[in-house]
Amino acid sequence: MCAFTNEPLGTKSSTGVNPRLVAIAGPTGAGKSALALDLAEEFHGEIVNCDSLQLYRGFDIGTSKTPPGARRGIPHHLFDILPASREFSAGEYAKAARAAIGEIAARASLPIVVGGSGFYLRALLEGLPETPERDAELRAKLAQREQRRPGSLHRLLARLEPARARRIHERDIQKLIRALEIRILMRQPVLERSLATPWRGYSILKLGLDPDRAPLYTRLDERVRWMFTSGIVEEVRRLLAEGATGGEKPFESLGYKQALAHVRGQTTLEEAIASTQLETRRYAKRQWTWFRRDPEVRWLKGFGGDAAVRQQAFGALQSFYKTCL
RNA sequence: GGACAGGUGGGUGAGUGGUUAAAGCCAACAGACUGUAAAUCUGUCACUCCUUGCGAGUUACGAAGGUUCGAAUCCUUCCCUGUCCA
Repeated sequence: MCAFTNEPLGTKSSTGVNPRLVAIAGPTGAGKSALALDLAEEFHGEIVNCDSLQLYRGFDIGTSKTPPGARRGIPHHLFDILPASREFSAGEYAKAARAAIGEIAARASLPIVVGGSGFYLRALLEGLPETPERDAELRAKLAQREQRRPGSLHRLLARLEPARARRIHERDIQKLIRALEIRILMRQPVLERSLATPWRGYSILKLGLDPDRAPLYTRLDERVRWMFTSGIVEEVRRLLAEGATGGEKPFESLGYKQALAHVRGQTTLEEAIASTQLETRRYAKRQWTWFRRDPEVRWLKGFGGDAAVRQQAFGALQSFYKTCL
């Protein structure tokens, strides 16, 4: 067994050879974490979370976070770094992830980015334009304007930035507000792409897990039922007891939303389970839609835990190492 | 056995003679997404064909008949379901 190292081969002065980075994408429940652990063991890797909810402390069962006891000694980064009350953004995530990846590569380990948050992954790997942070006051004003005159936000954006307006539906208020916020705060149109800050310096291999839909859905249904019989409700009670109001961001997520409603007596347990199962399936579909569009993803047919998939992934990594020499 | 109520597209549920291939909702399927992203939003949704058009044809509202220029809608019989009375 050869010892893989992420050290650029040759001397430091040799023509820049980039450190490598592996990303594992795919729908929820496809076995990304399992595959990541296997790859990390084999290729001396460290895992970097790219899941918008596993960032949160105390949200463990409903996010299917790998428990510390099951991490096989592999370092895990960007898990449990946020309290429930902390709002986050793709931009902040990218910054944090790049820092973590830099450190991992510096010690010649292989960063393995794992997660289903496509937008976060793109922010990390491709960069986001440099735009202003959110401005609560302005957002409130825009929201009010829309409420008073429905459709007005889209009309306004169409006037200020027609190209952008064409890509956002007039009813997608969330995105319209963000686009207008940027335009107003920057006082100039955001040029397509030109402001993105590309991330250079890494050779990237993107793997995508693509299990058959029916077995994935069966597995998701089982996983959701397991969550509800194994403590997500208690987890929510504990978070509330520790001071959470239930209005925090992660409480809007799959499973937690339903568990909260159940804790508050608004739904039965079975209703909560059924609703979570349904929405989880739809979420998986949206993830597929997102990742399928990425031509760089190298798809592996099956679950991350399948022996055949693991072999394919190993093979992909081996040739990745060779071609990057 | 009797009295009511009802049987509509994958589900639910409107429609009670013509602009109804049949509202709405749900599911399903497809998609968008430049800082809330497990979020937010959109499209399609009987079948076939083409000149892809607010196009043509076929099939469809339990079944079979009937009335009518025209029926998911009215009539008859039958089948089935629910509630109540025996």
